[in-house]
Amino acid sequence: MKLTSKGRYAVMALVDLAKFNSINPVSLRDISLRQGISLDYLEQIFSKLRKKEIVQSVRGIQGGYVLNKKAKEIKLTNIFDAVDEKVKTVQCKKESKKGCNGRSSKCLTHDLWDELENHINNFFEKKSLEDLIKDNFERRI
Amino acid sequence: MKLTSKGRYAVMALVDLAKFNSINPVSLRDISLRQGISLDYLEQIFSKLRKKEIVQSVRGIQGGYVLNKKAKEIKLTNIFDAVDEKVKTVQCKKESKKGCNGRSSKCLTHDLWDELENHINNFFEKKSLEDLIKDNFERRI
DNA sequence: TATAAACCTGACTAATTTAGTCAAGTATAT
DNA sequence: ATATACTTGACTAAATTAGTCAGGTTTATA
Repeated sequence: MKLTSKGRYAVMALVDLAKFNSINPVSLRDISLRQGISLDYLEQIFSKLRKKEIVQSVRGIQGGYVLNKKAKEIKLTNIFDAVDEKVKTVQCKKESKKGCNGRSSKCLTHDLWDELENHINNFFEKKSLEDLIKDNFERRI
Repeated sequence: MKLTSKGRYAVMALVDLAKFNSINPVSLRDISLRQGISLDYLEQIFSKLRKKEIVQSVRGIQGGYVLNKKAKEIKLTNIFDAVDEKVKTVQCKKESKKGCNGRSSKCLTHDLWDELENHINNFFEKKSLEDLIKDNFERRI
């Protein structure tokens, strides 16, 4: 089980954005330089974040991105959802429902994966961008 | 983030094994048939489980595998560890330690991934094979 | 109004990982 | 003896990931 770097980058970039979020939008070029993430890759990521209304774009010179909600209202779960980073534990859900009704011997562990998914998603739902910035700030004191 | 099928199969196979664990060892052939997992693949998996002393092998006719500990003492974390299924969240640990000392701007989210790993591993450490069998049994009542 | 900064999009690709298969054994109960 | 079942290592096809690349469009400002 691993987290993909698309998800990690999305979170890193948003923390960076939130930190530098003032009146002016933050350009991807700046985030790219500060975080060491390829500009082209960031563009892919922010395209998805924009579609999910997590950020807003400002075009033209001096343009960039701004948060579209308060940092407190942006949860990890929203970010991961936007970039298609999701917890996949069990196959049988999509496949033949006949094979897996929760009682078949094929799914001895079905409930376990459900429980695991819930456990992880619970973590993502509680954690907001604001929490991350706060943690980051407190560590520096 | 996804769980690989090697990890899933390992857990499924061990639940199966634990259920049919009597005086006689359980052959991989039987598990293969009951759980629909390729025999060759199961062999790879059980080779690893044996090396970590989770199961014991019995060779020859009427051979197979038996649990090497009580189901209560086998935690998910042991199983996943044996088959190299692990939670990987952040890269910077292995790489240049210079780049990531917890204060560099590259690791704005370092603590987050640590926290996530702990959260998930905590789940794995609590859950034993016995829990899984019990859940499975109770659901059938 | 020319221009450069910065967003926007889709197609492409190399590297890695996964999920097995295959082949050639060895050990042992009957 | 021999069939059953464990044991090991090498190999491979498919999928996924982590980007790159090329070609746009928009707009502030000089």
